[in-house]
Amino acid sequence: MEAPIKILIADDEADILEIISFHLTKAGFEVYTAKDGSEAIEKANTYAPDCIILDIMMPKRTGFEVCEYLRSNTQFDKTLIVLLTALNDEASHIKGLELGGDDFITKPISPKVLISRITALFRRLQPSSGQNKIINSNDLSIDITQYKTTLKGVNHVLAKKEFELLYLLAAQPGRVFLRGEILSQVWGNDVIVGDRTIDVHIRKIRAKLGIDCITTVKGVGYKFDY
Amino acid sequence: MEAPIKILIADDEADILEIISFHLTKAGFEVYTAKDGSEAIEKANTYAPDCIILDIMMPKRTGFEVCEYLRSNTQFDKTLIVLLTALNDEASHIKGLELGGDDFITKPISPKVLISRITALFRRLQPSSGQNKIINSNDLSIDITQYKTTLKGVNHVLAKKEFELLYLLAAQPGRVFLRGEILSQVWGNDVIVGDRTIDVHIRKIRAKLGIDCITTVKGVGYKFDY
DNA sequence: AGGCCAGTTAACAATTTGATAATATAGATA
DNA sequence: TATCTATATTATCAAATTGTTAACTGGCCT
Repeated sequence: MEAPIKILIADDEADILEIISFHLTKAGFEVYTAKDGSEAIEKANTYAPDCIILDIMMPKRTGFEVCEYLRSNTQFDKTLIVLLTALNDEASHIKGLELGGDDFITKPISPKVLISRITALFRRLQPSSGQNKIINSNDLSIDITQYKTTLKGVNHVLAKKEFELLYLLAAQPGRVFLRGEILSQVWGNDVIVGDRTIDVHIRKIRAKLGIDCITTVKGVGYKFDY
Repeated sequence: MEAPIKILIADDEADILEIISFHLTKAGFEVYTAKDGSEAIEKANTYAPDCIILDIMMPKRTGFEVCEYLRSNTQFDKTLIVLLTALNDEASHIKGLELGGDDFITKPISPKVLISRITALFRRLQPSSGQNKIINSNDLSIDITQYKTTLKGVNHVLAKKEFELLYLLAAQPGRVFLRGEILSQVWGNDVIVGDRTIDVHIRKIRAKLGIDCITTVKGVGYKFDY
């Protein structure tokens, strides 16, 4: 299963916040809200959402300002920005897109259409037309390009061998890997190590993650199951 | 010089075709036109445009049909599809996006806004989201045009190699760079330097910036994390 | 020549990792 | 239950890897 997509909505009208929030949650997104521009920036930094919906007219900082801030910050390069506004004038529309917005939508907007548009944007954003280097399973994510393991958003540092072992198993959830397979994949064919070595590494993974995502198949091997 | 971006516009109203065509050409796009759905498909195959603007109500084949055809054909995977229509009903809107459209715009549309939206879509499509001359992350900014590094507004002078190393890592935050990658990127393939050289430079960066923005991944490499 | 600095290296310290051995435990079987 | 086998656990040590410091080199400037 995929990690849920995180969306931050910033609007000063509580009603709108609630309605959109409700529908996005129902559509399976993980939703955060902010009631003004400053809070939007704060929460963007805290939660690193995949998409940020910004009302333009907001206290503290306008949607334009927030958009500009986000776009000047490299870490939000891949974050989608959707600008929302009640006033549909050409100048704002163009300005919003020029500041780096990905979509500009005028209120009133039907929640269904909003979701539809966001989905369309995400479809384009998915760059990994090639092989996926990231494994996602429930709330566990394993990224080999970053050598990073996250469980429920919390980072867990695994040593190289531990990581490679977990990555191997998790790449094919449910499949049982024989001890011999594990040895040749993780250790290589010319290295000879004792049988207990695998157990010890499995144990360390279990201990570090705090969950039992690896199942022992007695007499056969191990499998990832989570 | 870049090859010009090719756009195909399909609409049965000659006026609209002409107006949009005029403005897109003026904006530097290479423009092709089609007056119905069948012609749109023909010309799409002939010219392989980067973007196709489709009116929905067209003779021969509707915009929906053309969109569906294009999306069933992998050679148009990367082709942007913008749907245009005079009737702004929710169902069509959603249908258009679900069929694989990238944007759905209701007429009347200002040419400027249209161009603005298309540009925004292309911006996302560009595979090289990197190549930024200035990297900004939190309160750290790295400007390669000036070889200048600023932390919380304070300038920190890094030597050339130190700077290039930091820049390389920071250009892709989170990604682990193998020592070999670092060597070939910063030192080049024909230069041979000892392993400790990298460490020493990393150390100097850490010392000068006073923050640990570079994380060691033992046995693998280093990554920028801040 | 002398001083300075970036870049590199060598030597050693500190740290982390991985493998093993010894022991405990669980599960299956008779 | 007793026994056997496979795995789990723990502690320990060796090996691998990185951090740190200081010294050396060569270019550049005065």
